[in-house]
Amino acid sequence: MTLEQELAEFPLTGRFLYGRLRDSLSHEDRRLLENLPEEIANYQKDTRVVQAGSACSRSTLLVEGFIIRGLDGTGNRSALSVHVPGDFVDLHCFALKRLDHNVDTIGPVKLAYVPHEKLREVLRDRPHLGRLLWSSTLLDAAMHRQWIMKLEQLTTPRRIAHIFAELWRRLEMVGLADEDGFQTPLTQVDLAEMCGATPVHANRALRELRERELATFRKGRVSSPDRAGLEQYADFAPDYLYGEGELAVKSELFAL
Amino acid sequence: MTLEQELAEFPLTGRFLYGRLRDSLSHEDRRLLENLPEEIANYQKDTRVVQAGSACSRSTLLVEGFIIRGLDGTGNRSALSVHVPGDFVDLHCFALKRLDHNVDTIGPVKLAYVPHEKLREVLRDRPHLGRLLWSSTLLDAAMHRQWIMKLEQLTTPRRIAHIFAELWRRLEMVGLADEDGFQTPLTQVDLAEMCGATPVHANRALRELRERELATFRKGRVSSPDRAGLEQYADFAPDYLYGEGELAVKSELFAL
DNA sequence: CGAAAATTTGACGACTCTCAAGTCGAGTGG
DNA sequence: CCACTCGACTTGAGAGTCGTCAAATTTTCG
Repeated sequence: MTLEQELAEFPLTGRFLYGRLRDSLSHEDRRLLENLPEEIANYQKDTRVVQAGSACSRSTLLVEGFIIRGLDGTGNRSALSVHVPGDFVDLHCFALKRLDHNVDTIGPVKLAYVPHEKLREVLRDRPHLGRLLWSSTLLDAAMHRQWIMKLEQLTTPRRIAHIFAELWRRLEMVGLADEDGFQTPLTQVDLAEMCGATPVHANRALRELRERELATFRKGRVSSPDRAGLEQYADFAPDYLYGEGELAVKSELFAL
Repeated sequence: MTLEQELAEFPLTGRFLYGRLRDSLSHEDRRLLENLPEEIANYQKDTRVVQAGSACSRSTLLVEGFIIRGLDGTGNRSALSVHVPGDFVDLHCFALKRLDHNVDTIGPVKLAYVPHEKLREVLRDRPHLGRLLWSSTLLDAAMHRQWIMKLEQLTTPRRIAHIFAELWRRLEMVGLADEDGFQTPLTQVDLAEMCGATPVHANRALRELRERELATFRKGRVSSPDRAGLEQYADFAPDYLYGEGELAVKSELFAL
């Protein structure tokens, strides 16, 4: 099914793993998934949706907008991951009593809350769908690992290039990118928090990308005249997103 | 059961989640878990056990010794995580066709290989044990997130202090630490790779820790005269290890 | 328009890297 | 036993990356 068809029938969950493992879901499972949310919520930008350490009895599916998972330090926030529509933001808190980080919006956001009670039913009655949920948390961990590598090996301009390259690909998979870039409510401060850098330095890094003609960042939009160059500069290899390359996701797990 | 009793009965898997979720396992499940490995293997130090990108049909349980998951960069390696006895090192490759990183030994190691075929049986027949396995991959992700925060916020001396503090706690949970420190085959080069720093700088960072009288690193042994001071210096809060504090693991998931 | 937020730039100091050299310890062969 | 070797560790000097502080400019939005 095309993304348009998918979203027409499953407006809340149509982007979940679209372009990846979603293909393995039966129509019945997709229907079931779409009916999991108990509540829809809209938030403005810079709102804390979940507080670190708070107990949680439901998980958050991101329907529209962008979200950052982060931790408050002394003065500055540190960003752990960024999420795009279709991501199951805090699915792991289903298994872990409390969340070890905050969930903050960056821009207007539409969320769907899935009660853990219903997830338990899914695990019990729909093993295939349950395994898909597990896989999505593993994809999250794979992105964490890439982020670690990025922080260990790259300078700030390259880190930002990597963030742009990754977001571009991820948004593309859920139909939210276009030919020469993508829209995002990220600010330079957010980028700095993701890089472990100061806003001042993030700004200079962006200038570097601009001068190299690899990417521009203006008015909530990332544009690049040279996507291949951007990805090469960032040492970006999209395998870890498990899209449809060499590292495609194993069908074995779902062959039960 | 004490750790000694556990290891007497389950020599391969007795440390798996010991001091954490292991309590929730029935004796029968522990028995089953112990019988999962198809093969035991011993390796010398600095051996590549799994190559990034290679297909895998079994997962690796670390029985004795230390392992690093990492990626080869241009010239230098970048370390993503370190593992201690009892860790299911690459359980996630059960669900993802290929591994996105290498698995390298650092010192002599004893491994137990669990074929994915048997894991599929567990998922089918032992949902409780299956969920425990899922949880262990989520704990891994939680450690990744803490590592990201550490890289974004701390200087190299504090990063190393954080590594020491975390390893100390993790080894303690599986009975491999003592009053004033722990043994480890880690070298200064390994520490540097974990910090995203050069070996030279890691060395100076260790001197800093020594001069502050927070920790010493000699002859494969980490010692500290002031554990509380070390943890405070590293801004280390062990909640994310989900040991037995405020963030204890939810029993809900296991209440099916 | 005016206020607030976001972005941009400069100067200086701190942290970290690179290159180079030197020390220490465990094992090896004479 | 001693000289030798190798790997791990240690130290110094200069350069590059990044942070801090301060201020100016631009954009957003009521």
